Amino acid sequence: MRIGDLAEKSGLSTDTLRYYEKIGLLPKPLRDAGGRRVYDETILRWIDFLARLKSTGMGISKRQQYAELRTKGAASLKARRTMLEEHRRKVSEDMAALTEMLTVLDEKIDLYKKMEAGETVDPAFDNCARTEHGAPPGLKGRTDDNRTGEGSHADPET
Amino acid sequence: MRIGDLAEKSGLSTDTLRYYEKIGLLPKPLRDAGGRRVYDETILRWIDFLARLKSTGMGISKRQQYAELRTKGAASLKARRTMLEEHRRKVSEDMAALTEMLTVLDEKIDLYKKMEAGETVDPAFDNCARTEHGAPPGLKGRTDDNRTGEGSHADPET
DNA sequence: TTACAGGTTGGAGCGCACTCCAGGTCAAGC
DNA sequence: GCTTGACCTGGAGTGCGCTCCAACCTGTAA
Repeated sequence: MRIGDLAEKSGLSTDTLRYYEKIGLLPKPLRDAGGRRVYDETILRWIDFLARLKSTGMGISKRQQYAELRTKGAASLKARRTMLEEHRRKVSEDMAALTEMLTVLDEKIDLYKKMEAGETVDPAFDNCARTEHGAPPGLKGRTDDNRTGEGSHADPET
Repeated sequence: MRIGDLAEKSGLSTDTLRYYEKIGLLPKPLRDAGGRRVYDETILRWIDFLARLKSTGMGISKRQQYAELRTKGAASLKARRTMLEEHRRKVSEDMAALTEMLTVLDEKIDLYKKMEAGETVDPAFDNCARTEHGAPPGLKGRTDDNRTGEGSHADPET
């Protein structure tokens, strides 16, 4: 398997594959007689896991760290597990934030629908600044000023 | 409220606040006699929502788009709602990916624990490359070569 | 044998999202 | 009056994560 094939199978560009190799995310592959990289199918498993780490918010430097540990074989099992456990915590925190955002969006979309329908909506119901449980401190539900008629009155982003 | 106070309350740096203003994420605030920015508390609601959009994966250019719509008042309600609905889809997709990653991590962490305990584990149970439902096509569970004794045999990342 | 697709290297360039800095202004307190 | 600290502007610099490029090499097929 040459780099072009791997690019196709992995979804990464050849440039990216070489870049990942350069920064140590991918192990240096064997070369054929002409000096071209030759890959084993198994590299796809690793690339896939790397992609998953990336898409769930692990940056390059952490992935580099993990990749370096990986090259050390069984001696690094514990260290790798620790990194994975840490990442697990991060992922589950991110999920909580996303869950909350879904609620915020749903409420906001609903508010917009009502406003589009011409209903007068109390801006106190606007959720754009709410924190985990209710509105942040120091903010009143109503803005009270600039309620000078159509246009800005009851805008969900005021 | 001056920019320093807002920085403290919002958690953004004064540089970032000015930067956000420059690129249109934040409306141009009033100035005092000395030319210094003066903010209304209500800006915090907007900053908070922007932060939420950002932390749930909306990039600057989309946020700029949204912010620009916001300046157009009621006329842009529908367009804004459309953007929010689109973002909602993205967020819920991201959540699905995170959920899946949690499973992958849990299985992998478990595998590591077993290996640390010295158990011989069949690499077929390794999940690092699995797709939505099972292992990707074209990959055997076992690698078969380089099983030359301790160290690389049954490594979860081979 | 010559065209051509696909590979090699090193290094430059880019878009995002800030972050920092120089050199200046302004207002309050001593 | 003078210092101090917060603020101002424009612009340069940074780190991440690629992406592109020039110049060259290799193997195959017409």
